[in-house]
Amino acid sequence: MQIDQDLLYSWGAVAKKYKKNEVIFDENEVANYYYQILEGSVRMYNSNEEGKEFTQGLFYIGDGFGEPPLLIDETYPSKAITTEESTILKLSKDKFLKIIDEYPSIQKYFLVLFAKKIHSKSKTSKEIINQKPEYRIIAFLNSYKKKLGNSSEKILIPYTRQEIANNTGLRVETVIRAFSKMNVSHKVEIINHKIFY
Amino acid sequence: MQIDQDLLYSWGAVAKKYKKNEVIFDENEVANYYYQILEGSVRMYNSNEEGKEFTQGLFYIGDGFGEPPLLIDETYPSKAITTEESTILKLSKDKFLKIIDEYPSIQKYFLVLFAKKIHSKSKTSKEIINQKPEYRIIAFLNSYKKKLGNSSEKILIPYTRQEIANNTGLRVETVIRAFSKMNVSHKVEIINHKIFY
DNA sequence: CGGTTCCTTGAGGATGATCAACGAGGGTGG
DNA sequence: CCACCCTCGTTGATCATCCTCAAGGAACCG
Repeated sequence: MQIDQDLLYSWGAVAKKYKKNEVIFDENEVANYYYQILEGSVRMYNSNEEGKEFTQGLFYIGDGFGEPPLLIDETYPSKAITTEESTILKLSKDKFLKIIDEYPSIQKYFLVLFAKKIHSKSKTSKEIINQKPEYRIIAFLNSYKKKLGNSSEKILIPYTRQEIANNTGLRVETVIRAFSKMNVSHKVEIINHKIFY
Repeated sequence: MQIDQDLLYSWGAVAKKYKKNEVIFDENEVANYYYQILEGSVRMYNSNEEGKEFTQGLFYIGDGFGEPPLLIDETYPSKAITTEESTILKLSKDKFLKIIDEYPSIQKYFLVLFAKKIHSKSKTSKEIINQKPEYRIIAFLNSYKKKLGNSSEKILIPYTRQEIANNTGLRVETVIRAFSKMNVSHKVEIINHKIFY
């Protein structure tokens, strides 16, 4: 699920190494490159004056990110940073647009990918409006579980409470208190601080 | 900015009349048709148990809507109703997918359209997280003004306070009180209950 | 003129945000 | 091996703010 690496290289893409927490692009920056992760992971997010953050997307090996602005001459709506040491392929905007135009299967791939993004963003806003913290958190957990695809069994949630807060627009303390309640009501299981859902 | 009507008809699209406030499709329904508005307007929204609503999108003459789920075999994330008497073209899912595949220019059109939707949804969630009512409202007003494209002059906002509330995830009273303050601080002008921004 | 729909205001309450403080665990360098 | 410093999780108290509920007024339309 990505553009073939050799193809990217043949069009002039360059791999670049990033340290942990390095900024790849900033909010309101003009979009000039297509990015695809070779190694590591990336977080796109917004933050406001009070330091509250909202995660717009998390990307892992093989994922591309930051494409939409390339197609519409817009600036990035969010900031992107690495969450660990990473290697990322960079391809210039005009080459990316040419690839899109020359390879129908790739264009189709992005069309489907975008459809998924729209769908998931719609669901996210829907849940966030539904303000009750517990709803928001469960929606986040569900979307994580859905991405994994499998199982109705309880799984370990690999996020810190702060990360969950950033994904749901809540504060850490609120997330912690919500989890305590959800533990009592058996909606999640907390074993040694680890969350199972 | 739409699929040519004659083309749609030639592929078997059918025009259907809807009364005001008629449901076109409901949340979680399986997506079977592509819709394009010939006349009237449509609102997509979610509502929760307490009756609070959140508008996901407003669509007018010429706009298509409800496409993303068609491409990814998903159900609709929101409900769609007409906001006035409307005539809407309906084309079956498989025909729509064939059109996408057979006309590269149409596929490209949707790719760009989707990119815009992703961009605007990203901006929306960003503003909503930023919870201050005033921020959310101004973000909504800005996005409306941007759609019109023109002018830095003050324009009349053609939405009721309830509609603005539904678009921002706030309550009517909160919207009203926020506008009062914004009136005092000259961020908007309110003349005879009408809002100018 | 009567009936909607929309707007407005006040009072009170619920709840998430804030602020402050602390404990536990892991890793690092001396 | 120990001291120190991170990051992460936790708890309690207080606060600010938006929501709720209730009621009434204004505007518009047939």
